[in-house]
Amino acid sequence: MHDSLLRAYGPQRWWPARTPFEVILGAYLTQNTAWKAVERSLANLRDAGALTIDGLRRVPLPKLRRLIQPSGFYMRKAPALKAFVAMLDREFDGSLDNLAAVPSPALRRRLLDLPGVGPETADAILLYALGHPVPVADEYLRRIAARHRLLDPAPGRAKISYNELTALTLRAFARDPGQDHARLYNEFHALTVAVGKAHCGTAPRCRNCPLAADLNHCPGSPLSVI
DNA sequence: CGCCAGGCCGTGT
DNA sequence: ACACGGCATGGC
Repeated sequence: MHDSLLRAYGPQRWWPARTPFEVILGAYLTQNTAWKAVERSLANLRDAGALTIDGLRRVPLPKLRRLIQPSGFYMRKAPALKAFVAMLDREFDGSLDNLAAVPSPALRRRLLDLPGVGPETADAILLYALGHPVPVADEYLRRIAARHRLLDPAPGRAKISYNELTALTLRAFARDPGQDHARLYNEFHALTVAVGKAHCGTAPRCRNCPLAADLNHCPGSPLSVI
């Protein structure tokens, strides 16, 4: 899948951000939110000087809510962002480098303890902001895996779980020993989003190809051969 | 105008 | 451990 998608779409150069801290803000803001809307919030934050650790530390909560309003869920996301900086100050001397120095499993648990951080946000921060070689799964990969029967839901379950998706990704890339797995996971997740946006996405039905709600039959999809 | 977006959380089973 | 509804906005 990685190689087919890379041929089709080329390197994605994720994450679309200038600094690791900006990656983290984007990871929070894009939760169940179109990236287009996130860009507007990030632009607001930049104009307000709140796109840095110190800037976000200083901006009052009510103003932060207003700045990120375009990307929705601001009553949850604004306090969550404040909580991240508070954690960084309290436990890591306000340094992302100190945070990144924590071993992946412990760091992942620490991130999951934060409000507004679930498995995908934690892994996206680990990989794209802190450089840890962990796979990232999302609703796109879940749809692709389900539609292509790469994996079935566990018996009695309706959906493939997040952990099952990352485990599948780990197994697949374990066949490439000696490779830079951080780079591979980076590219692979970006590519799944690219194909998801181009074909059907996470929607129950595909708007791009009315005759098929399935990527298997989505005309022109690089995944049509899988 | 209705559907949906690079999830997460609290509550009920 | 799930399943489910709420969270909010704006693009298409």
